[in-house]
Amino acid sequence: MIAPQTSRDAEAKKKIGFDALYALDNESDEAEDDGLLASLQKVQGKTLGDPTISLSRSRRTPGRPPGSLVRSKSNIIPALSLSTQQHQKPRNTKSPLELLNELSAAAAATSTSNSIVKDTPTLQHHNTVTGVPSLEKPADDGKMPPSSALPASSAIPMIKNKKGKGKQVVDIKLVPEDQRIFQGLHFYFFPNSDTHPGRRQRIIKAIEYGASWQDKFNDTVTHIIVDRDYDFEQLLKYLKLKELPAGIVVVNENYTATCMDFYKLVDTSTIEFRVKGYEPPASSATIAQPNPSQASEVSLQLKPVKRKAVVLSSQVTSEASLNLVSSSAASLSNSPAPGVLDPQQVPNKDEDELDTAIRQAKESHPLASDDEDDVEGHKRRKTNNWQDKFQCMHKHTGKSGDQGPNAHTLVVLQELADHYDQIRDQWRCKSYRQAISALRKQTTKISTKEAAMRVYGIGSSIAEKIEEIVRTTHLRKLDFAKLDERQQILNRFMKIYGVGLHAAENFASAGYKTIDDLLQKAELTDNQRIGIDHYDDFNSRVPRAEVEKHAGIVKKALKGLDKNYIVNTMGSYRRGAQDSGDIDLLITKPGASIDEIRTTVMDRLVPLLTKHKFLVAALAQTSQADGTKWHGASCLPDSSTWRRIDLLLVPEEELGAALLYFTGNDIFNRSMRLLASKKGMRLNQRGLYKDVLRDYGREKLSEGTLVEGKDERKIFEALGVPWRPPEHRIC
DNA sequence: CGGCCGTACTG
DNA sequence: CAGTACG
DNA sequence: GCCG
Repeated sequence: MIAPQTSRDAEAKKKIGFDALYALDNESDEAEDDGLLASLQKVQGKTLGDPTISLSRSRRTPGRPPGSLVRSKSNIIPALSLSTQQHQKPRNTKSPLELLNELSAAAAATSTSNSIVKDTPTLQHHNTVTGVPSLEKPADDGKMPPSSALPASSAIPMIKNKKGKGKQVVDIKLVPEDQRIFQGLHFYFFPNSDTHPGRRQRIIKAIEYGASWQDKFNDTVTHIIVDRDYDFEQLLKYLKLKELPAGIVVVNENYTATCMDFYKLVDTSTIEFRVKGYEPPASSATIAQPNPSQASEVSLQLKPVKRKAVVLSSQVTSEASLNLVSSSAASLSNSPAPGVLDPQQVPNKDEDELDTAIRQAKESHPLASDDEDDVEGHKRRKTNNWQDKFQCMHKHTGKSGDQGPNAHTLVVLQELADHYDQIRDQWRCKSYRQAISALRKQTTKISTKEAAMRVYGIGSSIAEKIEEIVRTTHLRKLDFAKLDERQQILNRFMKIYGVGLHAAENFASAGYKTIDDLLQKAELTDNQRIGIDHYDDFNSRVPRAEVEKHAGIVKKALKGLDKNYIVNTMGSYRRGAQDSGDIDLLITKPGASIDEIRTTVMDRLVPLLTKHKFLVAALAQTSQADGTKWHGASCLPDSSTWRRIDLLLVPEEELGAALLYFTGNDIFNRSMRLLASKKGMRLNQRGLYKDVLRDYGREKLSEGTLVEGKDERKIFEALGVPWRPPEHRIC
């Protein structure tokens, strides 16, 4: 697994190891090509070295209809227009890799570096060139790509939609790196222009998911996406070919959307993607895999896809021309972009985008009751829908309260909730959080007890407090609580990893008052000692960019071991947070058993990263045969701050449930699970089960039978919950 | 008055 | 097993 | 804490 370790001193090793990792990081797509896919090398080199996309205004492109995506003469839209320069450098300097041949294969992956800020959901929609400077590279690669390398206008791929009198501006926003399922693939559309709104959206989405759009048919093309109105014969005729070169995938327009639905490349030989008159080669041969990194074109059978693409397509065609630019792609085939796409659309206050995201969510669930919007009346309307009471039925971004009519009240109540959280009064804490959630949705200011009482989730106690807060802008109870010494101590102790209420009380009862007291006098478990040694580290937030760095290192290392692994960054990161409490990584490999994954991660990945001093502590390692997690701490090179990092190992069959679980937030999860249990089902991180027998208390008597585990959306569906993208799962 | 998520690791 | 942790 |  690890490259031979000599007797070099540890620091040097660490440094070298990280250099290698970062080299790989930057090197991105190319390194893996060593001999593997010679035929594609040229493309990639070209692509990366020739960043060109510019979706320019129509007036600049007389030959094209208004609103066209315009490709410059390089013919290629680079999936990532930034970072071109970085790609060049490491290519010829392989030295670090030799020390870490294990990791070298990791280069297979995608380019992480440049994705770092682009991933950010809050990426401003309308920032054009100004967005660039905010794109920062990981630590040791601080330089921005020389702008000379690319036309300024193309710094950020962008579509200016002239149709709407120039008012509509649609950025191409790359999805987070680990979701770029089309990374390294080169698409040629047929017809290959973006004049058709539906196709235009397909192209945009494909680019956002990492594909490059080839202007002309050439030997770099890996996939030809054929519109439904055309057949294979027409394609060949147009290309003036007798037959296509081997290895090119020919699929119809459903393909890209379905891949996005499943977060991966799906089997291309499925009938669903068949182009009229085209007989795909034997399934195994259909693979064109320039960059198998994350996009293994697994031969997993597609799950039944319910949409009837044929029927819908025509609708779309007409609908798409309505200018719903950013949503038309989603509606295109009745399969909206997957949730992973959405993080980009929410956190910002841009109404259009938010609305779009919401509408997409709704469109995707024609079956789901569409009642989320009318829940917010004060008068508890008699809904005959008992499910409305579950938080998971409602969208929350967690942000709307900042400006709302009850903003101040919410702040104070949140302090109280935090207080109860700190003293581990879970039920009061839960009640306060639910009350906050309910109050946040109110559209008018609630200033009296009576008004507050009418809100579902607010009872007399909290209602009184609301009135007091409004009257006095203060809450005496809170001041009191803040001053209580014992509470202070408990609070202090319980922020130690591994110390809960019980241990904290014991410590306090023993007379210990400070962290230092504990260190010197108390009996501590190993984990608690680590928690104390890194008390400040573990209690500080991890900036989003740093989360990405940690994730990137794990990703590179893992892909070095086996390029088919997929690493997803979860938790609050997936919900779009600008900083996180820890780093949550979901690890899976299409087609692999959990045993294989566990073995790879536990026996190879963790030791490797530990050896390189990236993983610096193990707090909870899976021990059971069916274990699926690793909790510990990681530390970036040239940093001394330890971060909590959690790895969750997931077989593909459980990916949907795992995504759901690991995305959270906790309240949302509990709400979903409670709802499931009320429906005689059971939801956990592995799947949704039905026919669960429970005794009187709800105690589980039987496991139930699996309903769904693989597809996150289908779990929502099965529970009758309207789909919510991650950033709307903040309760 | 009882229920308020379901699971997994540690010691 | 209780305690602590994960979302 | 709130709810049934």
